[in-house]
Amino acid sequence: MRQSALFAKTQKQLPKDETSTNARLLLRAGFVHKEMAGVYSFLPLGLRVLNNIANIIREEMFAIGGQEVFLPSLNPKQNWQQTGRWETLDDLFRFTSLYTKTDYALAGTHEEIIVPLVQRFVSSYKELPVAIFQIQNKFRDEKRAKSGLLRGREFLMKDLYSFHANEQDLDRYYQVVKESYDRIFKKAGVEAVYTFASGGTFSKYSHEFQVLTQAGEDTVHVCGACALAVNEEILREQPGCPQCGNKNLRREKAIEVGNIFKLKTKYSSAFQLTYKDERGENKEVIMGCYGIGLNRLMGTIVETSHDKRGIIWPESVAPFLVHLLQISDRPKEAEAAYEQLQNAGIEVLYDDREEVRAGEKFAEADLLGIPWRVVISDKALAQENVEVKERKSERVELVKLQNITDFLRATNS
RNA sequence: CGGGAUGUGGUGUAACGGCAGCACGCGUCCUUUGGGAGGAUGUAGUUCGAGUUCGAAUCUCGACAUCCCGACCA
Repeated sequence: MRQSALFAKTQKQLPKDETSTNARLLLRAGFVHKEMAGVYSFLPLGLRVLNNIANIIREEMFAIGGQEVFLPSLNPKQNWQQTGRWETLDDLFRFTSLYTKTDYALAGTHEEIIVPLVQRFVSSYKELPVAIFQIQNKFRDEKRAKSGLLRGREFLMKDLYSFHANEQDLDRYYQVVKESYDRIFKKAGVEAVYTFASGGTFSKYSHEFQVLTQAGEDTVHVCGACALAVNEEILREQPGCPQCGNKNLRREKAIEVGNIFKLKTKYSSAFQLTYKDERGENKEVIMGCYGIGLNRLMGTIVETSHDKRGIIWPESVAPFLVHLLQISDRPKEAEAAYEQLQNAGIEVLYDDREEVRAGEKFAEADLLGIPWRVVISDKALAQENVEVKERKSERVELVKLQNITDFLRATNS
């Protein structure tokens, strides 16, 4: 991608009351544009990051047997009345069509759609278990949207729902998802702590994946002995680590990037979702649900990976692997390097702008946070070299022009 | 939802109740060219609605919006 054609522009200044780090950096760097509180447009760079995160998640969901669907945001009122949540869910967006006077919900979660859907296609124990997921926009009428991408009113979420013949099978799959989530967060470049949280009325615990950072709005107590954490919301009722009993926990602020939950029969009951067992008897299907907020994960990566000059993207989610800066008097050499990298299948943002000075290009490159910076300069070209620098390091390496592809491939693998 | 702060060109900011100014951006020209350059010139603005006043960006009331704190967050 040529930066001269990139749709977006970096900014030097932002309103002083925009204080959250992820909002400031992502807005300044032109990854997103705020439309209103808690609602963002994703610009080309931001969407590339979001898509990379989605692909990491999608790959893992397929690996644990998930089948991808795409459910509607616009939901019939009736389904939400059937579970009682039309009245009880505070952050449910509800509205009435001005033309037909029909009431609708804008879904903030999809039990009300997925359960009747599964009922339509599953009727025997032979068809269980089944796991269905989607990556889709959720709407929640947050009383207070805040902290940039961390708490929005419209946001992208991966939601997985699993359906089982009995609780043992749910327990088994719950653990499978847990391990899958560990891999997802690790790949995305954040350290998520498995955290015991409130399970509501259906189970003792749910589990959250919490990334420790001052920017977080949750408070967790981390157990040094077994590397787990407990959300403060349940620590009052049950002091100490639920796993090992350790009473010496460390109090930390954290961002909840994922949550897994045993729903058991709550929604199967509401919709009479049953299956026939081996003896032909009707039994209620046992459910689990598992969420990851993609926007929030993107914001969390920025919160935990930046410096005073800008964002530092992990390679796995970066919008491009390489940022190629042309600052020499020999644009043909830069064009050739661009072509060489592209032909090798390396994703490059090529700063080909002639009118922009070197200093500004460097400052912007640091702000955008692309992992590898390759500079085509007269100084280095004199020895047939280019300058290669990793965003997270201060060291500049000289690499022969014809070897940059191999060099980046080697460091990338 | 309770409390607080703030709304001025595309962005960031100034202006005692009395001519709306500066910087960035964008356009044109000249110079400059390795860490967000300099000069010339052009472009574009007081959130909305009432009220007070000879006169309102400025004071009052209301609406809307944004940010922050708290409550809430399957």
